[in-house]
Amino acid sequence: MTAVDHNLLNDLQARGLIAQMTGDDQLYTWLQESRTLYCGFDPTADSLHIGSLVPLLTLRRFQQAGHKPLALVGGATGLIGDPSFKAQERKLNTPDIVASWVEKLKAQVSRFIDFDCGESSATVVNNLDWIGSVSVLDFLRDVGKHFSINNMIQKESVKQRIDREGDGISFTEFTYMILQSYDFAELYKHHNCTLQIGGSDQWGNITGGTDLTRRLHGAQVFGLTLPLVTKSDGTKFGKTESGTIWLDPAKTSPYAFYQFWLNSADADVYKFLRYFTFLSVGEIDRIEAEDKGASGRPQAQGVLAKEVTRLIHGEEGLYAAERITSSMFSGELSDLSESDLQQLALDGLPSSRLTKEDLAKPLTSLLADCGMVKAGREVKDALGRNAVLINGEAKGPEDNMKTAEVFAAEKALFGRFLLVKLGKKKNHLFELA
RNA sequence: GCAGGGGUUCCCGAGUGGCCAAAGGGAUCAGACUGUAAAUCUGACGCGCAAGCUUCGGUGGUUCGAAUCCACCCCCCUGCACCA
Repeated sequence: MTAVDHNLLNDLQARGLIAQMTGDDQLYTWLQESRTLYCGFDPTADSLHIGSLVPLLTLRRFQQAGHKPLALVGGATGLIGDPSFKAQERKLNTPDIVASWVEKLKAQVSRFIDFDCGESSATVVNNLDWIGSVSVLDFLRDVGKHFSINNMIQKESVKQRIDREGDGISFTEFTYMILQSYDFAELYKHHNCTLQIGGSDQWGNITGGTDLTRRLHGAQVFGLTLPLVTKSDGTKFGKTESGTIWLDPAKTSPYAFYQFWLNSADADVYKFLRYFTFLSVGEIDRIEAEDKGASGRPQAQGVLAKEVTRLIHGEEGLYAAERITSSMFSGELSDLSESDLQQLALDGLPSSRLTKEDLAKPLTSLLADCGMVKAGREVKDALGRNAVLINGEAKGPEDNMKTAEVFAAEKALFGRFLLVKLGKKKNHLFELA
């Protein structure tokens, strides 16, 4: 059996990963032996995004410390919708869609935890398996009776919805907490699961579960929440203008993923290293100290991008991301071979083929249509500032209507590749058809 | 059902007959400075290369002219009433 790392909670603490926990000291003692814990992920999309990364990685930290993780995919709760700290009632997804998402999340979650490591091997469970078969009357009599509406409406997580002038909260969403509480009680009963972890927005749901388990089974179980990831500038973590950063490489390429982390602000990057990597706290402190002492560009963002990309997309994904990054930001296009250019597109550099019709469009339309920018106006602005480079050559507003000319085969690398750079960070590879 | 309040460009939020593609803030994009950072400053920010075109819940109407006025409709909120 795996040796239990008695220092786990201290490490989590040092990483800033503990927002709240039930039974403070008792949990320390409790975790001196190998325990079973769970964390839930609701299928609200066909992929998880980096918002779920902290709980996911924490599950892994527990497993590495010798505990047994259960990853719960919310096939049932996903049909209801968690109202916690949500401003508005959400629209329901159809059961077949949720079911298909459940399958995707199961596969995704499975990559982070080990299913074959003896006693602490992980298990994936789906709460539809037990909630789906409970009758309404049984549920109301056996579970509902343990919940006091008076207490439920006091929960911070739904308070704003209840007090709200605008949208209120439906009975459906209000019930969510009871379902999640029931999950914990069930997992205790059938898997001897005694700890639930989750984002700090889950506190109300988690304590609901510890209470219910005590009432139904007379057992003490624990809850621990992880901090909400915030950015120093106050904007939402995990979103860029081009959208959410997904874990699915088909939705967010490893290159885009790598770039996301590489662009972390100095004020956030050391915190992110503690949250999102398995580097030791000591190692991270050392990096921080070195960066503080050195002038110029810190090494932290590079380390962060490398570690997290490897964690999510593996060595290959990381290699692809680094390849593209070094080609695109070194500025030396001549270093690239023909096969290099071909590979870049496969590696996830945005790319497209240029047809004759494309060459008839103004640059503004062309670059907007291929997704580089949202509207032609941005291209116009960039052209006016010499911020559009085609194969390294700056283009101006007068070139806007000369698409065929600037994308002429004679100017293309190897007669067919044209690399467009807009601003500092946007690159797109065109291949002449 | 009755009474009252409200629906404005990605978000918040001004605007109550022409000077409105619509203040201000946020977000976002680009430039300068840098380090593919932050802060700051500059520009852009409905669509369009442009001429121009399309917007202020919906549909009609009044008017030379409507986001602004009128009618009807839809949706949301708050009270009150009512019924299973």
